[in-house]
Amino acid sequence: MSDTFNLINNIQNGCSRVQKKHFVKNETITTYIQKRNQICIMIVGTADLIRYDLNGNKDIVDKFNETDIFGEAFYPVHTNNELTVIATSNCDVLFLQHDDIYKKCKANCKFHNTLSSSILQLTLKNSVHQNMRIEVLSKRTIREKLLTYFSILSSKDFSKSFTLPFTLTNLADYLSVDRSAMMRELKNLAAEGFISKSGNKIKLLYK
Amino acid sequence: MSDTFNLINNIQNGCSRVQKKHFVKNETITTYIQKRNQICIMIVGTADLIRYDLNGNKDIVDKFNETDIFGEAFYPVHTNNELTVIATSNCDVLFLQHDDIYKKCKANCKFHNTLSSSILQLTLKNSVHQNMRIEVLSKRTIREKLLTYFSILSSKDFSKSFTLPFTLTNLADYLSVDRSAMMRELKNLAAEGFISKSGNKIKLLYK
DNA sequence: TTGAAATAGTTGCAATTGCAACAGAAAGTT
DNA sequence: AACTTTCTGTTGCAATTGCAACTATTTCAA
Repeated sequence: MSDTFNLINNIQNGCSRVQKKHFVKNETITTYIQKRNQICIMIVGTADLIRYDLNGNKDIVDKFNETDIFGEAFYPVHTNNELTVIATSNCDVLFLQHDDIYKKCKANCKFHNTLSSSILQLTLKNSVHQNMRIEVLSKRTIREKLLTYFSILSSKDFSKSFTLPFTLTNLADYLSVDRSAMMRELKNLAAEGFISKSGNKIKLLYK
Repeated sequence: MSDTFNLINNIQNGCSRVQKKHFVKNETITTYIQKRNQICIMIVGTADLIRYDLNGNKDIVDKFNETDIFGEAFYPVHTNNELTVIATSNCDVLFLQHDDIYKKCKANCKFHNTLSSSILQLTLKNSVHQNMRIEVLSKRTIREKLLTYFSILSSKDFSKSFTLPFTLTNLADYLSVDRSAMMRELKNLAAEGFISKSGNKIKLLYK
């Protein structure tokens, strides 16, 4: 964690090519419309990646926190829908072009030497997170999705008890299931003695 | 595509830290058991990432092709299940440790200068692919999963007609749905005039 | 070439899920 | 403090899905 913090400090001591911008809550940070190899790093704050589909429905595709790396460079080019990153709190965000990473501004610029290393580490962290999400989403029932996600949170916290990093409404979005069906399944899991739940604190009761 | 090929050629002219190994079909390439920051790059051949769950059921978690980057560095540490990469054809694979990328073997080693750039590009490509998969998996019905996946394949090929890169059995795995239910839905989509299908060639008939 | 294995295709039925439509609680705003 | 919005919790019902159990076809290997 402090490791990532150091990375970001290094990045911030950067050269002119990298811009840091501030956003207030509800401002648009960036859109993923055309290919331009944009990479963004969240320094402070939180944001949502939103899709408006053809019917105008809003859909939260991803959520970003401090030290998260995002941007259109990570997304397939896509017709039919527009992706927008909206600040959900006041934010500081770094912007860079993929190419900037390797075009050094001057020989042995300390910034550039650490930048590529930092970006790779953040990208790997991102990849680990994506694979976790794929594992959860690829379960076929709501019950399995919940238990898989809970088991990951539990091993992250080294504890059978943990607090969900979401509201229950957002958890349903994250798992891509109907909220009411998820609530029903949470109730069933509690009734059958697999978990206990109070608000968004969960305790695993098995094994 | 030839871009990626160049990257890999650069990597192959590498220094002693990076090993290239050959595997025959059905051999185990690596396992994701403990954290050791291993990164692998598929030079030639194909492989499956397999999970054996507690009941001993085999589950194809991911499929790797030429220029794909994989390894335990991309995966969350996980109790309960063991991930194994098995060659599905004869393979050449590069192995490196994450740390090797930045510990230079000698000053200005040409290999090390291109390595980090190459790895980042491969990792970004991987990330784009993962996000595409998340988008598909997060659709709630089999119909939407199929149409989303087809639309992505269609825009990749710049054509309403394309060949699935899978058998239909593997497609069902990839979409994480029951195979027979998927077949039923494919039949419905054809009956309702959304697609036409012959073997694993699909043609989109709408818009 | 012939048998075995993998893949494709089909269907009935039961279980799960999404949807719609609520009411109450909590949080945020003016 | 009053109002609005978001979140939680619940239920009936219809639609979708998974499961089981087949047969037919294709692919592969001995």
